[in-house]
Amino acid sequence: MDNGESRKNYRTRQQESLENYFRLNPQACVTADELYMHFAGSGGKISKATIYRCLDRMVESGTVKKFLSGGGEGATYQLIDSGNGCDRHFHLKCTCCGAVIHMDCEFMDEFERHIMEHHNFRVDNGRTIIYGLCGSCSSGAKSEE
Amino acid sequence: MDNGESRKNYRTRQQESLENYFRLNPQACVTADELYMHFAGSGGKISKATIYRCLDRMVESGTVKKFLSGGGEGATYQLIDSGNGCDRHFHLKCTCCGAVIHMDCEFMDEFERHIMEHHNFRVDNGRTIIYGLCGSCSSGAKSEE
DNA sequence: CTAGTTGCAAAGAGTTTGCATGGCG
DNA sequence: CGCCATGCAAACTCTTTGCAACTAG
Repeated sequence: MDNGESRKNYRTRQQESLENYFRLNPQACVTADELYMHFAGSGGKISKATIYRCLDRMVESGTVKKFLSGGGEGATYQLIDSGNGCDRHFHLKCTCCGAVIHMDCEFMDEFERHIMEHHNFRVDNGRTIIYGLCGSCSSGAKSEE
Repeated sequence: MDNGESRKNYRTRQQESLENYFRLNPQACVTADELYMHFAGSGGKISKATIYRCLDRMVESGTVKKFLSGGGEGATYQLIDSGNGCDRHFHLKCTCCGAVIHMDCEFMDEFERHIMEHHNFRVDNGRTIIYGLCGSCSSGAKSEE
C-alpha cells in the first residue's frame, strides 16, 4: 500500500510532546481539544491544526487509534499499546457516567472465535466499544445526568 | 415502559412521513441528510431542522436509535424493531464496506451473562456496534477504500 | 539548502437554536 | 384558541485546508 520509508519524519518539539504524552499516559482516552488544552496550560502550546495533523500521522503510522466517543462530540485518541493491551481487549463504556472499563478476559477469545466461525466476521477489538451501564449506574442511581 | 401522558404528540405530516419511512424500511440505516434528500426528492420536503428534531423525539421515545457511522461523518438512525429484533441482538458493522450484519444468536445471551457476572456491566445491545471486517472484505479485497 | 512542519485563520460538514408562522386537537 | 411543530437562517462545534514562515537534517 504505502511505504513510509520515503517519508522523512522530522523530530519537532510538538511531535515529541504528543508522543511523550501518550507514553506517560498509556491508557489515556483524549480528544484533540483535551490535548490542546493540556499543552496550552503547560506553556508548550501547540496549535489545534498541528494537533490534528500530528494525531493523523500517529494514526497512520499505527501508534495511536482514533474512535468516536459515543456522543459525536469529537473523536477520542488512544495509544495502541501493542502487545500489552488495549488493542487486544474490549472496552465497556458506561452510557451513564462515561466510565471506560478495559475488559481483559479470555472469554473474549471465545467471543471472537464464535463470531468468526459462525458469522464470518473478523472483530476489530481496538475499534469496538460496548455500551451499557456499569455496576454503580445500573444498581441504583439514575438521578445524575 | 414509558408513558407519554404529559407529552402531546401532534400528528403532523412530517412526522408521519418519517415514521412511515422507517416502517417501510425497518432495516434502514440512514443519516439525517439522507432522509432530507429522500423527502426533498419526493415532493414532501422536510427541513433539516425538523428532521433532526423529529429524530430526536423518536430517539427519546425509543422508536429509533442513533449511532455514529464510524467515520464521524454524521449520525446514523435506525428503527428499533421492538420485540423482534434489532434491540435484542448485536450489530456487526464492516469498517470496510459499511455493511451491517444483524447478529441474532443465542451465544449473545451467554456473552451478556458473562459480562454481567464477571464484569458487573449491563450491556445495551441496541446501542452497541461491533466493528470489524466482514467475510468479503477480510478474505481478499483490501484495495478499495 | 530542501523539504517536512507549524500557525493562523478561513472554510467545511454536521447539528442545534432563536424566532415567527403554521397546524393539530 | 392554545400550544406544539415547522422553516429558515444564523450560530456552534469539531475538523480540515491554504499559505507563508520556520526549522530539522
